[in-house]
Parts: sequence; C-alpha cells; structure tokens
Amino acid sequence: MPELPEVEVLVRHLAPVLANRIIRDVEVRRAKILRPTSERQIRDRLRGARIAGVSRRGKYLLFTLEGARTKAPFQLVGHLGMTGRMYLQPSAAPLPKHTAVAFDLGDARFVFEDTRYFGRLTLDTTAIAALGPEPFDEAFSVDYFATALRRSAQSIKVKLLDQSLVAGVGNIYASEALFCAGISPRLAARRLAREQVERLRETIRSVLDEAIGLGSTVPLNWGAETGERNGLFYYGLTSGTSRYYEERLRVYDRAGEPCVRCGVSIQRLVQAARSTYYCPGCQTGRRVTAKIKPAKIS
DNA sequence: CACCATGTTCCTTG
DNA sequence: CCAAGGAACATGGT
Repeated sequence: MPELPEVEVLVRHLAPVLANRIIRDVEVRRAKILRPTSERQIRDRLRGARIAGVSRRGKYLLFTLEGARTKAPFQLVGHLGMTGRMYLQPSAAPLPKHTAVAFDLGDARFVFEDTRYFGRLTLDTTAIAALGPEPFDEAFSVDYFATALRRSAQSIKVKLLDQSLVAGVGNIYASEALFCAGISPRLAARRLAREQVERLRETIRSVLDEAIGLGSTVPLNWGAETGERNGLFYYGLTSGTSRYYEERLRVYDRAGEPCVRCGVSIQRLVQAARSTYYCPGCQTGRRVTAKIKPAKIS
C-alpha cells in the first residue's frame, strides 16, 4: 500500500482520531523496526507523550509528539515499507500476528503491523532531510526537474524512484505517470526533451492527486475485528472492494492486456531489479544504449 | 519448488 | 570519490 497517495490517505484518517491522545505505554514486538533508536529510548520518550499532530513527507509519516514533562515537541518518524499498516483497534482485541509496535492509548490501541518488517518507527529524522521536494510543492518546478534530470544517465523510470529527486513516487506510480505522459520508461533521464519534462511533471502530479482522491472515497473497514462502528479506524477495504485501487491503474500489473489508449499489448520489463509496465505502442523515446557486459574470464 | 511483491539500505563494481 | 546495479532484509501469495 505505501506510496505517497496511500500514506496521504492514511494520514488524513489518522490525524483526527489520534489528535491529542496520550500514549500511555508502548509495546515493541519487533525492535528492529525502531532502528537506530533503541527500544528503551522509544519507551522513555513516548510514554506519557501527547500526539499533537500527524502529517506526511514523501512516504514518511510524521507524528509530532509533546513530551510528558518537558512539553518540548519532537518528531516520531514512521514508514510503512512494503506491507506496513497502521490503525486503531479496541484495547481488548488481540494484536495481529505481525504487530511490530503497539501504543496503549487507554481506551484503544494504535497498532503498527508489518508482515515483512521493512517499515520503520523511529526518532531518527535523517532520512527526511535527504528527501527531494514534495510533488505538489512549487519547489518541484519545471526548471528544478529539468536540471536534475539532465544530470542523470539512468533510465527515467529508475530515476523517478529516487526519493531525493522528488519525494513519494514509488514503483506503481512511476509506471503510471510515464504511461500518462507517453514517455518510454527506458529513455535516459537526460534525454527527455523540455516538453517531455513538463508533461511528466504534470502527470506525476495528476496521477498522485487522482489516487489520493480515489483513496479518500474508498469505504474503510471500521471496527473490522468486532463489527462495531465505534469510531476506531481500521485501514483496509471492506469486502468486495479489495481490487478497488488495482482496477484504477492503467498499466501497472497489466502485462498482456491491451493498452487503453492504443490497444497494443502492455509489456513488463525489469529495470534495477523491479518490474516496469508500459505500452510499446504509445510510450516513445529512444532507449538507453545497452551496456555490453564483457565476458568474464574465470 | 520457482518466482513475484507498493521500499530502503548496504555492498560491490565500474 | 561518484554513479549504477544488485543483493539483502522477511514473509507470504501464486
């Protein structure tokens, strides 16, 4: 679930339900996700703290907390990795199998579960500082984008995954944005023409914006464990809508299906060890000159 | 058993 | 030193 739109939708749902709540206790089931913060540091810092706000930077969640005694605000940084989820559940409900961390909020529990444990919940904010501009910020200007791309020999698809270029685009929306812009994922970043840079900047924004819009209207599964609509937020989809997002994607995971724009079969290719989906019929651009790997002599 | 998976961070190679 | 590529991380679904 976690690219910028999913994180944004999650933040919008979490912010009102977490605001002003006090963290009474912290249960750490998988200390590794706190890295480099220790379990003890987290507990000492968070116990008794008030959640002043929840926001987002790129794919990171930012929890602004206020210390129990000092009242000095500080930030707790979260990242969902590939499979992370965060939601509130009744205190009495059993913790899910892959719970990484859970906050005791008194009348409810805030759970961070992550099947693959690639996520993070930490006091270390250095990753945030390395992020590029937010896609919707004016700092993500055509000039900035063009200049940054001009310096890279990487394929444009791989470059879009670089969080220091622009924050929040992941593997799914990189393919989607390039499809909408009609640009081949294999085109070297530095080879994009000015008008392609302009178009791509626009489609990055529109694709992300559209996804946020869809996500905001997805019916959420309230009180999934108990069937009660008690105001506790559960991040997930109600049954029957599990493919809601996927059905709105134009090329991602659609290898072999006809392109919605020109009918040519969607292709899958691997770049930097990750899948890229694109339409060879209407996504143009010269591809990056193939590097010839010299034969290795044992 | 094989391969695939929404992400980031190391380590190696060039 | 830098850029690029790949493996590792950990678990589950086809």
